[in-house]
Amino acid sequence: MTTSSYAVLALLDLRPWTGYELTQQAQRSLRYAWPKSERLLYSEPKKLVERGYAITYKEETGNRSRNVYEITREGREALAEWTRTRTQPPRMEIEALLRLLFADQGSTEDLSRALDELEADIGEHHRAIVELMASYLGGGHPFPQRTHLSVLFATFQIDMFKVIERWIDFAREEIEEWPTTQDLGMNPRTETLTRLLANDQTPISN
Amino acid sequence: MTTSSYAVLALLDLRPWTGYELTQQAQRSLRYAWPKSERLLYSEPKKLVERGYAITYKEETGNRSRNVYEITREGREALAEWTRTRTQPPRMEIEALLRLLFADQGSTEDLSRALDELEADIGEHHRAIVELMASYLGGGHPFPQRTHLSVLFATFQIDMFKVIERWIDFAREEIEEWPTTQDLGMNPRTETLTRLLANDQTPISN
DNA sequence: TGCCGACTACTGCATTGTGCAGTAGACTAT
DNA sequence: ATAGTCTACTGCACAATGCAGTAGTCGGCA
Repeated sequence: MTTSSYAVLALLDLRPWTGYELTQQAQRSLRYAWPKSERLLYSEPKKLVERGYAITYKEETGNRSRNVYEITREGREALAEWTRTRTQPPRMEIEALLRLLFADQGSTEDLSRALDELEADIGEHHRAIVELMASYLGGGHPFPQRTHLSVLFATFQIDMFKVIERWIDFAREEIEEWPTTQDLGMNPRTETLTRLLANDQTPISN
Repeated sequence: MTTSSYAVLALLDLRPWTGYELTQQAQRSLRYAWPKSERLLYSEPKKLVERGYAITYKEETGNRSRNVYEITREGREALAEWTRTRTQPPRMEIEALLRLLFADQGSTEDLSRALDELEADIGEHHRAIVELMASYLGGGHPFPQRTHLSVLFATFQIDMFKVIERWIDFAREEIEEWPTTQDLGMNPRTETLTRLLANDQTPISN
């Protein structure tokens, strides 16, 4: 049982789902906490059935069948145990930052573009979550009794997106001052910034 | 060639490394931008050699040999092309947030513990990066001419860590108000928060 | 009415990436 | 002399991804 298995099991604890519904729901609701591929989300419920944590049956719609999955008592017990285990440390993959770290191997334009791309990706998610919150105000939550959890989670996301967007602006200002991406090293500007960071402070208003 | 291959290739562009040095250096410097397992970091340089992007030779130290890797001209060309490609969208795995999303399936204590764990993990990284900045002030950067890049990256990390730590405090205050993790739904407190978020505002001072 | 395109509902396969165990030499302190 | 830690990897099982492929459903429109 991986964390991904428990994520699917936790969804099944809400209600029974078909395989397809699970992939869609998991991609929508878990994208920012535990992003997993559609392929995996089709495989996980099968493993849960193997372990006795879920049962499955076919639902026929005309000429076609869908697999429905339902959590079992054993599944609920496993889930309860999981909530008592240590969480895994957070992990962030941000390729744009990798490009920054090796920016001296390209041009300032390459780096600018990487930042633009990061901004675009973050901006998309940012807009989506703000719209989602607006829809919750109109009673649009699929599990209304769980709204408080989604909203607390959304607070995290919006804070995060805002801080990234502000950092991108700051980074762009810095980079504009660079004649090239290379060999700037510990110039006065960087030294001031380093001194600030070494005191656990940040140039971005907070 | 995956992004991880290019990450290793970019390290090789700085100087030749042994396999072991690559794993250590990559885990230290790329941990927050592109975290990869030690195992993979041993495999990648071999693939680079296969493709002609690096050469390898054995270095003998007494009774023992190490594999040294060096970038080739073809490798530098491949790297230059990579900097012109689209970056992959960012991706964050934060299991503590997954626990939050399904917190109604456990107790408030379970949720509190998940937040404590997140705080501990983030705090560790936070302290490490602040100390690293202090060491840079003393000239401790392994590639001094690249200090400006590391410092701009560190700005991102510290901003990020601070925002997460502040969110954890906010979340704890919220959770203290909850009689239970379940069925709070859209209560007045949550509604106020949702309204704020739907206007792209946040309860955390910024 | 027949066809197109989008959506539903998956599966198989190649490849990437992780965790862990195992091997073995070097170095350091007691 | 020996234990413990660090250096320096490799093999293997399994987790996870991306992509291609299959096939039924449904709405619109010409």
